[in-house]
Amino acid sequence: MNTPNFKPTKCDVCPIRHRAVCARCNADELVELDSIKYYRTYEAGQTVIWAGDKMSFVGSVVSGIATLTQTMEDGRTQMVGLLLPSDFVGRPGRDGAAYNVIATTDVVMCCFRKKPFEELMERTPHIAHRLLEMTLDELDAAREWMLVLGRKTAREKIASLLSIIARRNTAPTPGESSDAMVFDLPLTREAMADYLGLTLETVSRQMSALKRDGVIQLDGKRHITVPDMGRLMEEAGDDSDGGFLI
Amino acid sequence: MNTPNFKPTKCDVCPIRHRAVCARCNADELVELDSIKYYRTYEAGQTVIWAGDKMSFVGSVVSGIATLTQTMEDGRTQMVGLLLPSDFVGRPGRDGAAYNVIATTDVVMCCFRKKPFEELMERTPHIAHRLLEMTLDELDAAREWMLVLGRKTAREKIASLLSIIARRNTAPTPGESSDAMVFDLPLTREAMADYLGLTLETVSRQMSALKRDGVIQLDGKRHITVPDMGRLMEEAGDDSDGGFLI
DNA sequence: CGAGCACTTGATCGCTTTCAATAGCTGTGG
DNA sequence: CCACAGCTATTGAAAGCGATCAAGTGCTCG
Repeated sequence: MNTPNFKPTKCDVCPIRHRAVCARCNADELVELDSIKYYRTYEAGQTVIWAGDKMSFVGSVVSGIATLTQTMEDGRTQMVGLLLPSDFVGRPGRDGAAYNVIATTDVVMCCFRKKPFEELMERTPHIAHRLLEMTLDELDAAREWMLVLGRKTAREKIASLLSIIARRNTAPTPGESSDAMVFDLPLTREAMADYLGLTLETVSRQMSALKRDGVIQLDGKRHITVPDMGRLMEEAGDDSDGGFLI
Repeated sequence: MNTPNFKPTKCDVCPIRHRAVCARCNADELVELDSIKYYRTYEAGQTVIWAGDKMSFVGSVVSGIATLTQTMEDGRTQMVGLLLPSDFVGRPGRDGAAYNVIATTDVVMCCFRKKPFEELMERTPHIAHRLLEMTLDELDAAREWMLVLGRKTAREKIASLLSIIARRNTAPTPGESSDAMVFDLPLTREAMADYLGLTLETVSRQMSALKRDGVIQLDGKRHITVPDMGRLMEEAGDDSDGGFLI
């Protein structure tokens, strides 16, 4: 259950200090949060939470990637959230978990026992406001995703996913044109399929097709170079200028 | 722009008083809200808000039904939200509308100018908390919907939509078994298709199939009787016991 | 070296879309 | 009153895309 090489951190040097649910907290509020927080670590592949289980804590992803998935009785599964560092897990005011949370990579979570956190939130508008803001962002992301699931072709779905991941890993290759991007896929083909409502075979085929057509370059299975982000966004069926970023 | 037969209401007799964003407000807070509120009415088919437009107000649906839709350049459209009475429209802290809002039936909205509402929200935790709660509910609904869009067959999609609508119009037929339901579809076949990521022809075919198989009865195009809700939920691929209601 | 896993590729099947025709309803105007 | 336009919905036939079934590749690890 523990990755041996993680060391608990003071909030003021925490990597997600300014993006997580605590982003707006002042020093006093941080002290309070600090007093009820603890860390948990999970190995890649581990289930963090089972849907339906009682949740004793809420928390933030500090490092690593986890997924939120729903499963039907016959095994069909759909990813409904991709949890990156700073994303919040759990719902204040609800006891049972609604979704499975699964660690895709090794994950470190900053956890708060649910009850004390809920009480603290009552007294601390900074936390409630930040949580509202984050929830509204998630809702927007979910709705963007609904368009992908409902109306895009397999090729567009793959291109959409790649461009989402590329935009988050904003690490432009030095020396190359600013619209080129290089990154590592944090998901298996199967996880991509669960994200996009496809089968893993279709994911594989469309990845190959995008490679063949020069939209992406593949180094091994996971290391990806996008020579022209504009081209990728066109393939995704989005405005090449980035849509809502205007 | 105006349906002539609507009369502005005092908050304390408002039909959505206890479900909308004002649900938790006390008398004093209601007075403040009252001072910045005004009503707007829209006719069926009218566009309430265009995606990208500047939003000068936020507000609640008082009566009628509206939809939130996204459209791609080539015209493909996906519904991303179904707005029923008490649902909130607009996002505090953002200027531009992210989605098209279209009145499906005649709609009455209780509007607040955005700036004053945002300021009031800063001072009024009751409003902020209620909005958080509502947003979390919407996020859950969106994620449920993602499973429908990504993994269900056309038949299951239709059954899912019907069971969602049936559950909201909780008006059991007198005299019949409690698991029978009767309701009017508030959506055209095309709107249903946009909701479910299908074509309207497929919607029509699956409606006919569900009728042929006795899962639903159709009276005209829109009036629907579900003799056995359990059967409908099975067709939707959900647990027949109602899933998260346990 | 062989087992296990992630991924790729091929062949075929079937569901949903697409294209097209028709039905039913409402409102308008001769 | 009927004819007709305009709209929503239904139904049919054919096409296409992604799923399914089935090998096969490449890699890591024991």
